[in-house]
Amino acid sequence: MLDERKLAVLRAVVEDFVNTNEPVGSKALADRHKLGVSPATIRNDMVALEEDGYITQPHTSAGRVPTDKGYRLFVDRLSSVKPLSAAERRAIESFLTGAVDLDEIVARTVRLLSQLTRQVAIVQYPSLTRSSVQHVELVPLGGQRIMMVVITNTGRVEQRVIDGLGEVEETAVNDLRGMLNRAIGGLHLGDVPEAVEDLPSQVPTEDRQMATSVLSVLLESLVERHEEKIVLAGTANLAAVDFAASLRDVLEALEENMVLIRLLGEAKDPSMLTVRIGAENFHEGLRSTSVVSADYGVGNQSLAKIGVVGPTRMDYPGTMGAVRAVARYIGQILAGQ
Amino acid sequence: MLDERKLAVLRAVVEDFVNTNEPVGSKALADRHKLGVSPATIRNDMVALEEDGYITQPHTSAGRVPTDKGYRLFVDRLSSVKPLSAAERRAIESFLTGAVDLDEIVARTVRLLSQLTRQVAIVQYPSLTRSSVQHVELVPLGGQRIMMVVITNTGRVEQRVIDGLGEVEETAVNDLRGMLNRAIGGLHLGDVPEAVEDLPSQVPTEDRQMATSVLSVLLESLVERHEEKIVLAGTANLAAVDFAASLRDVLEALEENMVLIRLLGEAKDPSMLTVRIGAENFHEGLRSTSVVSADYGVGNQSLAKIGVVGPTRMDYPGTMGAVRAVARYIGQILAGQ
DNA sequence: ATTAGCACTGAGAACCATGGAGTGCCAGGA
DNA sequence: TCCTGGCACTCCATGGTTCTCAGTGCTAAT
Repeated sequence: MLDERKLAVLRAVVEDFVNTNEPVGSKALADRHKLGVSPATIRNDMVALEEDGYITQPHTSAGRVPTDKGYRLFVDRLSSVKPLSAAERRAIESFLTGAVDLDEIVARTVRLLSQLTRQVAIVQYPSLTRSSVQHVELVPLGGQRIMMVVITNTGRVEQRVIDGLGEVEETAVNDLRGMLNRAIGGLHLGDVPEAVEDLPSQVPTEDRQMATSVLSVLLESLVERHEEKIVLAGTANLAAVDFAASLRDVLEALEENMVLIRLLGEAKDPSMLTVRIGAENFHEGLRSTSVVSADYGVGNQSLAKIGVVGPTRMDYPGTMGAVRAVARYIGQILAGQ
Repeated sequence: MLDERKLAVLRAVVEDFVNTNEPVGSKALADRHKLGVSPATIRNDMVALEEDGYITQPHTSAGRVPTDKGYRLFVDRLSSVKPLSAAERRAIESFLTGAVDLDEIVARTVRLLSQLTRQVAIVQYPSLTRSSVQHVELVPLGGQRIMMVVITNTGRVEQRVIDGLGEVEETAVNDLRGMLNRAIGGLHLGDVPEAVEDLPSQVPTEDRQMATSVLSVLLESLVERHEEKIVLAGTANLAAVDFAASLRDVLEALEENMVLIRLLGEAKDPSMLTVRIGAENFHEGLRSTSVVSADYGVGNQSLAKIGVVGPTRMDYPGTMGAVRAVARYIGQILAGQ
């Protein structure tokens, strides 16, 4: 069905179209690539490729353009991830060293990735559900309120104000803090609910209401609240592209956190690259975009994802190389922290 | 120089141009507004307005368009802030209630503002420099490291990891924590440096290195680090506008945090509205945009700013109304927290 | 001071002709 | 059987021309 040469032609079509953004014809192909055959032969191959749905013509007397299916084949079988240049590697190093806290690591990473790929970069904060409790702090705010701060081993901090407790006793808060940390310090977040189950019964009755309030907020903030924090950068790069769907739709989609989360997809193993092309994205406004994403994490434990959004007409090998490199690097940084 | 009627004409030109996005001619003005004079008279007035630089013609046989100077006059003397409709007020209430922490308040505010104005909204986190220390927490991370968490009375949390301390003694950390909180708890951040100046001398010599490291990180994070956190939303609304400067330039400018900070400008009194029109913005890429900003805060203490960025051709009265209302409301929410 | 009338201007739409890149197909050659 | 040169055909993009029309500035009359 698809012999070697037809695949070579498809690869050439994709590469040229990505470069020039213009439908590519048989003559141009014969000139720019050494395929060893004449334009007429290439034309015949193109007809076959078109019949199989890998390429298409915008109109009769124009060159060919890859379809989503064509890009898919290209990514799966005709290209390999392109390693970063030495200069790019150095850029990563200098960009990410010297970040003081998690917020800054994430902020720098997303900018770095958008600059490397010249596209829109997405970075998800390390997931809470996979990390463990480093420390729980309870701070009386005066009046009837307490601020709870949970610190995880990935450096992430969750804060919450708990209100309407009745009068708050300093010593009671201290006791509760101690109990809490003994009960759940070092524990995986997923194991927290079970571990705190019978804590209230160990608290003096007069403080029990406070304890249950604190615990319910704790559980809510750590376990039930699965929405993840996400940042993106490089939207300016979209302006250069002319989308089939309107630019507005794309920007709108990118502002929806839920869309971004689904876009990055389910977590797998660190450094696994996922490519979703055109209509493979569920979202209307993203029909003419592709998403390259990867997990990052410490060791072989995946903490979250990063990704890049661009036109389907993108440099897949280069983008995949950048995403993979940055994912690995952020994993190292987090491990060292 | 500029009599009543000329001003009325200018107002009509601005309003019509904002509505239609097309140069407005004398006939159209006479039709749509009851100015009580004929098109010919309006033409004469327009010539005067053009000579004074308030309006201009894209080309000879076209209608008139307001200049930056024209918008400026319109904002200063010809329009008043438009109060929100009842429906909009209700929208604000329902949008902002139920936010659990500062991050969420800010995130919801910025989305609300962008939806109300259909433009790009900017919200600055409450400034650290004006708030006071609620509590300092030190958490030994094992090994040679400590995590420091500073909680302020505006609900903001700053975290930092301190490394390379030599072996960390649990009790020494506890002592230091106690001293720190006694020394600076409740203090204005600006007063912290002075208050901690002679703390190291009160620490046993064997822990003094740790104490100085912690203090230097504390000072750095609170006082020296003036860059503020900023979020924005509604960039999709820019796609609908056609900018003189390229859309790309605008998006690029909006991704620069430093630009945004300067854009919002110096803090004044809460609820003071500032409008910066076109070239009044220092930034190249923002020559064809206007910024409406306001302070928000608790009582008459300004904590930070919010703002809206849109084309110079914007609905100033409506935008100003929305910005002012949201600024007031976020102040109330923060006061209640 | 205002207005009706009028000639003038220039952008943009509509229309048309032309050039050229690219195609499909066929017949001849390895 | 596969490849290639040749050829007629297609249709988009380009550029020139014309036409329309909203809007102007000016002048003379009210």
